[in-house]
Order: sequence, then structure tokens, then C-alpha cells
Amino acid sequence: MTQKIRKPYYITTAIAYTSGKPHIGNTYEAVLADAIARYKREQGYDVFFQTGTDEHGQKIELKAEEAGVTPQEFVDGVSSQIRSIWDLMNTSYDKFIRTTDKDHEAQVQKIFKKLYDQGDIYKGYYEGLYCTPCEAFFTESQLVDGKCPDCGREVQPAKEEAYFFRMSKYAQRLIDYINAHPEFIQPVSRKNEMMNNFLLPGLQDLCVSRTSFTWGIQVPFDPKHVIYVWLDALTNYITGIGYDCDGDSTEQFKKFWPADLHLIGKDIIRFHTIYWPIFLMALGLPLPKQVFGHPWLLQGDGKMSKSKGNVLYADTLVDFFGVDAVRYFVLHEMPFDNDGVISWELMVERLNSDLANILGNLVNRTISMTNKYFGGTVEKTGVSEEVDEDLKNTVLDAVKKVDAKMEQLRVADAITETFGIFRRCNKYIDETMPWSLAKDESKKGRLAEVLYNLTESITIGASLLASFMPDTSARILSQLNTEKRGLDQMDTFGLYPSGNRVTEKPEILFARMDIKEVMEKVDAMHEEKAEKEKAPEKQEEKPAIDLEAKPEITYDDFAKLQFQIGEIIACEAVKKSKKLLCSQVKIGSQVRQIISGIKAHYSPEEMVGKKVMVVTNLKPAKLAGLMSEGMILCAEDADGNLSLMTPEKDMPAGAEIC
RNA sequence: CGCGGGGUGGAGCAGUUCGGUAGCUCGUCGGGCUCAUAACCCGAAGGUCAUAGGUUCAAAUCCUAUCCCCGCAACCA
Repeated sequence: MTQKIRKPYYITTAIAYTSGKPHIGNTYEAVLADAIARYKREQGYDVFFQTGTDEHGQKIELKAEEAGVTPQEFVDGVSSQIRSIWDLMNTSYDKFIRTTDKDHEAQVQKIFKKLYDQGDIYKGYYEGLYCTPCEAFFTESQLVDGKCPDCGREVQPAKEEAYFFRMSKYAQRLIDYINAHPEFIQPVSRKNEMMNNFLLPGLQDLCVSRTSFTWGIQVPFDPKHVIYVWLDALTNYITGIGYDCDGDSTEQFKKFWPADLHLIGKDIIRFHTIYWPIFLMALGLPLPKQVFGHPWLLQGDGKMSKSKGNVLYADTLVDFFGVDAVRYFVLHEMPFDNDGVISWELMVERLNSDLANILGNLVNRTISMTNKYFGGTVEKTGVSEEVDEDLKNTVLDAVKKVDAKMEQLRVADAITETFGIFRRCNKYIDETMPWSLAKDESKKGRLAEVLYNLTESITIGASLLASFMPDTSARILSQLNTEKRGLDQMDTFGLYPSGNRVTEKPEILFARMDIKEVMEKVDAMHEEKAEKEKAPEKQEEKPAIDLEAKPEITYDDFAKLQFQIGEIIACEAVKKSKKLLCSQVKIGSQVRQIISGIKAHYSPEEMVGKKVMVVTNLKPAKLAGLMSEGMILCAEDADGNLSLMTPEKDMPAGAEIC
């Protein structure tokens, strides 16, 4: 066995937060990491690809409560859902870690203890303005009129016990490190942002524990505290491969740490390039070699339907287009340091033009001609002409370009380079006109050579595709009846075995789709969804919503409230606010201004003329700088959809509701 | 003045670090071809590079101001 020692390559994604089903944007990160991991494997690295789920925190505690299950049950469900989507997308992760894994939890506790013992974590007080009834801290800027934004009561300065991490101690070391390693933060534009905004002005110590909720890892020596998210979540990168802070780490850890690449969303760059490195310094561990903050994938047609159905999920897209088409789309449409756009139209466009026309049709026509003219046999005859050189150069060149692009993590560009091969092949067919050669018996040799060159080019192109579209790559190669070409053999043109036979019947790789038909289906799907939501109780639709019961009140309590019918006579969006509408509401003979957070559900135009239920004796308050004198009531479902309460029969504005 | 990103032919993007004929893909129009999934190939039209100033021999690229869009945060009486 003369197996070469393969260089390790450790890549991670951020772990996905288990507060709900991940949309296509979240899924993109896993696919991107997968493409890189696969390519590294092709290059001969011993790759370890870790992903997983982040499962602690107050938000999950609340979500679980809403759903009426325990937090553990809740995260079990969401985590497995996320994992199944990652699987659906054909991501080749080696480990799927969960922050509720027992060994992770145990290790995090040990790490916390160790950092405490060595003085990096200290107990202090979190100071702020406290609202006792709400049990919450607020900052000055969060207050509304100097009062609690939740209940409107007075707040007092107060302090709460909490553990802090002494960031300042390591700040200079980190600054030096970043300066000495310009490749550490990618894209580089992010580096300055971190330096200027956080490091150079001076790092604040980080609060690393909470007492306001319990769904988390307990501080081992102080059980009323729970370890706050970042120390819990970030450490997954080392606990997942067997780190032990008592020095008993696994061989795997020794082999793979430090990580080569943390692939994360641009929103959490700060945590990965400041706090994480500092935690590692405190543990005496080397820092990851690179952190890449990728941009986001946004939905282009946000305006179309306000009532949800707007969010795109990976599994829905896969149902329509298939796994590889979706992988192709997210990988190819994503700019390097700019947000990308996804919509049904763009999806169909790429599928038709790139996948069906350029790639699928090329494979199809090449195989068809080979069958038609040579009974499926591909033979290298050596009857070459000058055009061949350009084809070969383009192909071999593309291999190098793909390599260079992948080195810079420019996956989208790497795919474009790969497709350059297929484009060139189509052109080559036009240049050589095989159908014309076929008419002349004396040109058989040339014809065979042309088809050989095409087959060889496609073989190389398909092999390059393996990292991005593994299934498609395999399907093409199998139709050509050959094996995937290794990257180390791609500097040579002409390795396809002469005399080999391709399949008799080429299968359609990607069928063209009609955007109209797709949109019809999409609409039908949305309607179906909407209908399901409308039909109450009927069938096993939306489960009835059970709220946690509030304490019983007396009739006197109830009588304090005044409800009336209000007629909306004017309504406009509140500037600088995403969610607020400002309505002029006629109640009896007076007109009141009321601010409501329903912009996402009702447009100002459709509000006008509606008669709604209003709480009229609520203390006026200022919202987004505007006075609001009352509250328009809505019903809300589990997904946060709102519906105004309107009288079943026509009632005059001002009528009392009792 | 909460933080950050962005405005380039009809659509989606590159180019902006280190100023010097504005590029790619799709769409449109015209032509060619028929092996192929009405696919492929060639050609053309289409942009005062958000706006206004400034620096410069020269600005999409540097500086200043303004407008607009998008994320995050906040506000969802």
C-alpha cells in the first residue's frame, strides 16, 4: 500500500437555528459548502465537512411553548427536518452536529469552567433599565417615552448577575493576527468593517450567560445561569470533531483542527472573526484559516402576494425542478459579494437556457449522432483539423480556470467556466457540421474524430460538474459509458477510450419548462395552501390554536375596557416603518389617529372604508413618533397572519361592542 | 443622523482595490443550419454606468452632497 498521505481539509457551515423550517436562502449555505467540500475531495484532500443545528435559546423555548411541546421535542422535530432537507439537496456532510448532543453539552460546560478558572470569564452584573412585571432589561433606546416598551410602565435601573468574557484581554492579539493574515476574513471588504467598527474602537466584554430563560446548557457551578448562545454554538466546530479541553482530544481533532474554512452568512461574520478567535486563543488553540461570509439569496418578487406562500423552500423547488437544477441555480446565480435573487421566472430561465438547451441538448445531439453514424462507437481516428485545437484549448483551459476560481471560492464563476466547455462544444458542432461530413463516405474518418472530440470534451466537462451537480455528472458519464475523470488527469485531452460505445438511447437530462405552466402550478399550489388555511376545523387542517390561559378576570375588570366600531376614513403607511399603518378612524363624532402593525397584511388602500373593532379607552402612546389613540383589533393565527375584526352586519361608527 | 449593502442597456450580474475604448448571461430583432429537447451557430439594436457638483489630460472607477432600493435592528396600542 503506497497510499499517499492526503492533506486534511476541514470545512463547516454555520449551524442552522432550529426555530423553524429553513428556506432556500439557508439551504444555499449547505449546498455551497457541499460544492466546495466535493471539489476538495476531487483534489485529493481528506475532507471533513460538518454542519448541524443550533438548538438552544429563549426563542426556541417560546416557540416550543406556543406549539405546546417541550423544547426538546420541538428541536428534535425541526432538526430532523433541516437534516432531511440537507439530505434532499444531496449535501455530503460527514457529521451533522446538534448542540443538544450530550457530548457537546458536556464539553461546553467543561470549556466554560476552564475559562472561568483561568480568569477569562468572570461574574459581573448586567446593568440596564428593568421592568419588573415584564422581567426584562431594556436599553435607553428601546424605551418608549421613557417607559417599558412592552407594558408601558416605569422602569428602574437595575442589575442582574451574569458572566462575562474578558474580550479586551485578547483584542490586541486578534488585531495583530488579522493584520498578519489578510486571507483570514473573506471577502476582504469585510475585514475593514470588523476592524473599524469593533476591534479598533475597543472591544466590550461579552455577556456569556443568561438567567432569563432555562433552555440552554447550564453553567456547571451556578445552575441558575444558562450559557449564552455564542459560547455554546461556536464551539460546535471543535466539539464536533472531538475536542477535549482537558487535553484528551481525539486523533480526529488533532488531524482536522484548525479548520480550513468556516462558511457563514455575512450577518454573523462578527461572531466568527472576533469572538470565536478570541475563545480559541483563550483555549490555547490555533485559529481557523479562513472565514468566508457569503451573501444572501433574496426573493425577487416580494411584492406579488403579501399573504405568505411567498417564501421559497428547497423542497418545493426540488419538486418542480429537481435537485440538480436547484443546486445549479443557487450556486450559479449567487454573486460573490453581493446578494443574489431567486424567483420562479429566473429559475425557469436558467433551467431552459443553461441546463436544457446548452448542456442537455448537447449531450443528446452528440450521442444521437454517434448512434446514427457509427452505431454508438466512438473512435479516435486522428483526422484532425485546425478547429480542433481551439476546442481542446478551450476545454483544457477551462479546467485550469475552474481550479483558479475554486481556489478563491468563486463557485459561481467556476460553474460558468465549466459551462464554457459546453458552449464551445455546441459551436464546434456548427463549425464542423457532422451531418454534412456524413454525406461523404470519404470523410468518415474526420466525422469520427469530430464525434470523438465532442465525447471527450463532454467527459471532461461532466467530470468537472461532479462537485456542483453530482447526479447530473454521473448521468452524463454513464450515458457516455465512461468513468469520472480525475482532476489530476484533466491536463490531457484524449483519454476517452477509443472504440468505446455510448448508450443507444440518450435520456433527456433536463426537460424544458414553460414559465406559464409553472406559474399556473405555483398559483394552484398557493391557492391550495390558502384554502387549507381558510377552511377552519374542517378536516385535519390547521390545528386549533390553544393559547396559554390568562388569569381569570372579574366582570368589573372586563367592564373597564371599551370597544367600539370605528370606520377607517383615511390610512397611510408610516414612513420609516416596515410594519406600521397610520389610520384616521371615525368613532362616533370624533376622528382618532391609530397606529397599527399590519402593513404586511393590509395595504392602506384596502383599509379605507373598513369598519373595525377598536379599543377606545387605551392610554394613547407614541409609536414611531406618531400618536396612537386606541387599538384596532385583529385575530392572529399561528403563522402570524392577521385578520381585522369587522361587524357581521353593518353598524354605525361608534357603536359600542359589548 | 441606529448598523450594513446596493443603484451599470428590457431582466439578472461582472467591472470599482491600482482611474484610460462599458463586458457577460438571458430576452428582443435579423440571418444561418437541421445532428438535437422549436434546441444550436452568426450578426444587430439597446446603457449620458441613480442625480448634482468637484479632482484630473482622462472617472462607472477617486472626493462631496442628494435621492431611491434592500437586509438587520427597532416600532407591531
